[in-house]
Amino acid sequence: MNYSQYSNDKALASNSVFNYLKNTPLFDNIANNDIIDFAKAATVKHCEKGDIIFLHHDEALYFYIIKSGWAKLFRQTLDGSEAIVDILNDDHIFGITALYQDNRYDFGAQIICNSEIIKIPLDLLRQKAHINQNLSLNALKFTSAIIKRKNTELEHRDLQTAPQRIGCFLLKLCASDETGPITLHLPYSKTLVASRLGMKAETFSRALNKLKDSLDITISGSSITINDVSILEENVCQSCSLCRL
Amino acid sequence: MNYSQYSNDKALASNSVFNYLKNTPLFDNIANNDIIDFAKAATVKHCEKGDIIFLHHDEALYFYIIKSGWAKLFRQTLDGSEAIVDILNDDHIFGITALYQDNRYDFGAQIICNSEIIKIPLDLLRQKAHINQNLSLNALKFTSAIIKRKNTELEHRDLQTAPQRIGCFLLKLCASDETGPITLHLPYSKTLVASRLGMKAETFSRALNKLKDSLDITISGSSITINDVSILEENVCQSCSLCRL
DNA sequence: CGAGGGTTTGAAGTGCATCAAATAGTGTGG
DNA sequence: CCACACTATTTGATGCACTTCAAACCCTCG
Repeated sequence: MNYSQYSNDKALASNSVFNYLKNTPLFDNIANNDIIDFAKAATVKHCEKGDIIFLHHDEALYFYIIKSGWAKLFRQTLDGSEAIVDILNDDHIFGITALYQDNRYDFGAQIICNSEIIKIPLDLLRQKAHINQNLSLNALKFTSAIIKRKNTELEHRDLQTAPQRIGCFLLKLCASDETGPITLHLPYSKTLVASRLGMKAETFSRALNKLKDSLDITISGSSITINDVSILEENVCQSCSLCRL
Repeated sequence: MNYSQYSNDKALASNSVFNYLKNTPLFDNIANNDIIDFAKAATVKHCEKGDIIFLHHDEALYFYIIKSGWAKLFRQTLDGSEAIVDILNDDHIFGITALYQDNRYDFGAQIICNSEIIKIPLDLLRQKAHINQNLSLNALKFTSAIIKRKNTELEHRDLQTAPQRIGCFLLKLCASDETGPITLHLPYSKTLVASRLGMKAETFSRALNKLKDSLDITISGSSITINDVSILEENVCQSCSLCRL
């Protein structure tokens, strides 16, 4: 029949997105009916490296969830410099806080490798949040966690050296309480890790070598092996108010 | 009427706090009855310079509003360094985000000059926010604004020099679109402004003198006169993604 | 294979921190 | 009101961390 094919496709698509959204913390304790509405309004976009999702100061009409891939949030100044706001991957949400401000994004967003992005109208969130208490509470958890991270980030810029910031970054990549040697991959290019940590690529390269020399670490391309996590921790967490040794 | 003096006192006290809370953005569009409940549960504390309100990692039972005065939010590392998270004055709120995380403060709070602080149980906020949609939306506005500020703060640490950060700080102290010379007072000690901006007191002193020499600024103790705001703006906002010239 | 971006390395410069000491400012008790 | 102690601020000299500029190297991909 004539319209059903389309309608079925849409139902299918919605369904796939529905299942994804259902497991997103933002939709914890949200009724299926509401999630279905979000899924219906959502668009899944396939993006390639370099794609711009939105620019700083753009009118904010959507928020985004990264289904898979990586995105870079950034700001640019008049004199051409760039500051990294964040670098996000699977299951991370961005663009949501604009809703609670002046409906303008306060950073730009760019895809840094092929990714699948879910795009959801902020208007729908506005409507739903007006009715659904849990949605707001989930959003508050989300924003509070960001604030904590930003505070830590700022503290690190103030008190830690470049090698320490790298060390902290590596420690966060370690699964958890492993004790033996851990091998991990840098999640994105060294250049990007550098600017994520607020330093130049050259500084990053040199600082990483310092870690290699003084602590027990092996580097091979983008693979890094931490032979003794506790040595790294002792050196890094000394200058961090969060990681209590 | 027969109920006691005590009850009247309490009613009066509640009333004074009530009027204050009613004008606090967090309680915008909140029914009087709800605000009264907050006023009843609130305690007004007179604090003196140096008083500790809570410490980093403490269990979070209350949030606070500064009725008058100044408070410093800070973190300390094992090796004895301190990072300033924020410095707040009249009408600012702190300690609220702990509610949406693990119920621990993620910084310490200390009073830096004689102040009046309103102390409100987080439990009450939790209960009310569960019922009252607007309360959550107000809280979301609050947290979103903080995130924006933190992002800007981080950007400044990355891209601005010490003199520029001071210049930006001074510009924010300027009322608004005045064009003539503006004289303003530093809101707290130079030492504190320095650490608020992530630099040492010595650096602050020297950087301020640089501003005096190169841009048209006069310094006399804690009074600073900006003779031409636009000169300062041009120099500072070049390296900031927010202030579009 | 060759082009182009990512990464490393070296040399030199800059900005901020550190250490130390002088000066100004503030509050105290006599 | 002054002398004292104490803190905040300034100034100078020096050192270090990171940046900048430049060049080489490496790796990937068309």
